[in-house]
Amino acid sequence: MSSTPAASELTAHLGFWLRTVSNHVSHAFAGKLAAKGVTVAEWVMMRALYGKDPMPPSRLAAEMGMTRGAITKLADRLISKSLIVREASRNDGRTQTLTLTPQGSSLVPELAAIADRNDAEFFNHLTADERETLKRLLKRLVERCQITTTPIE
Amino acid sequence: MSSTPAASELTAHLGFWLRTVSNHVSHAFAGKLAAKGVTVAEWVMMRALYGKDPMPPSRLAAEMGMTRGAITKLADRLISKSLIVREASRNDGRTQTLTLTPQGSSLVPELAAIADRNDAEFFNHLTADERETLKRLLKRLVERCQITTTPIE
DNA sequence: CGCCAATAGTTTCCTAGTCAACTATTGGCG
DNA sequence: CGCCAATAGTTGACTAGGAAACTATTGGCG
Repeated sequence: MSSTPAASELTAHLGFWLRTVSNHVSHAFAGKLAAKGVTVAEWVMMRALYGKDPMPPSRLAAEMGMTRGAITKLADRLISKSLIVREASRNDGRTQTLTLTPQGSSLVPELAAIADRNDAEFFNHLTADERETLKRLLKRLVERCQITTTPIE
Repeated sequence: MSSTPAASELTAHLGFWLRTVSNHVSHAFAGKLAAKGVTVAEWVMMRALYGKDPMPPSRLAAEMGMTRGAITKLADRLISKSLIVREASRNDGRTQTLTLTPQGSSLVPELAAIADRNDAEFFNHLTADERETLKRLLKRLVERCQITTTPIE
């Protein structure tokens, strides 16, 4: 009779619900960004560079929670779209810096507006209070779990 | 002076915090599952099959929110690990069914225990009330946004 | 001064998805 | 009955990222 011993269901876990909603929101966001020919990771990198001094790839890797290898390829893609430029550092032959082109820079506010709209589309289904609560709980988890990196996927 | 017009920050969006926490939790879960030689997607498929009648791949594709192509490959992997079997349907030459092997079936409760522990590891940083609130808000979003699919990534 | 460890970035191989084209079977309708 | 659209599954080309090996430069210390 014990052919199927108890095993908690997928829906028993908060992680499941988090992933469900997160994937859905991110996927919708990706779709909207695609209209501008940009991926989520590209948006994150561009936003990280926006209004800042030229930045070495290694720093972006740390901030974005990606490997340096991934950053190399991501930067290659943005360069091929003329949205950023890669320059050798003057003082250190190992180091390079990435900077938004004027074109890239002018795209960032457009992308930010898309992000705003996407967020509203989903989270306006909650009241302002509920949104505040949700943000507070998530931020608390980030603190308590020492989550430091910007999420990409 | 207007070299950098306003653009909302990444952290302004609830979607950002959701993704941050979700990725972190899922990544940690993936690491724990790896000790059993299983990925998150494999766990989801195995849990979906557990204690159920043999199921066609197309049904799993719908439930798991993946393409049929991905299900084919995912099933191939589980078959090569002898955790599930693929059988032709008797009545319909197009259809097949997937079923857990005894070996796969006995693994599911172990994996479920890992999922329980992973969830506790992160969400026990919140009080029981807060966890309840978080789950309620996430479920509400799932309803309101007509999110239907099981998340994978 | 010269060597060696550390640092920065790139590259290669691998994994795991998507999308779209393809094959095979079926069921229904003229 | 026979054909054709719909359905089920597979496959191949492509994408994006991780891990680890690799190259190049640097800085420090004997």
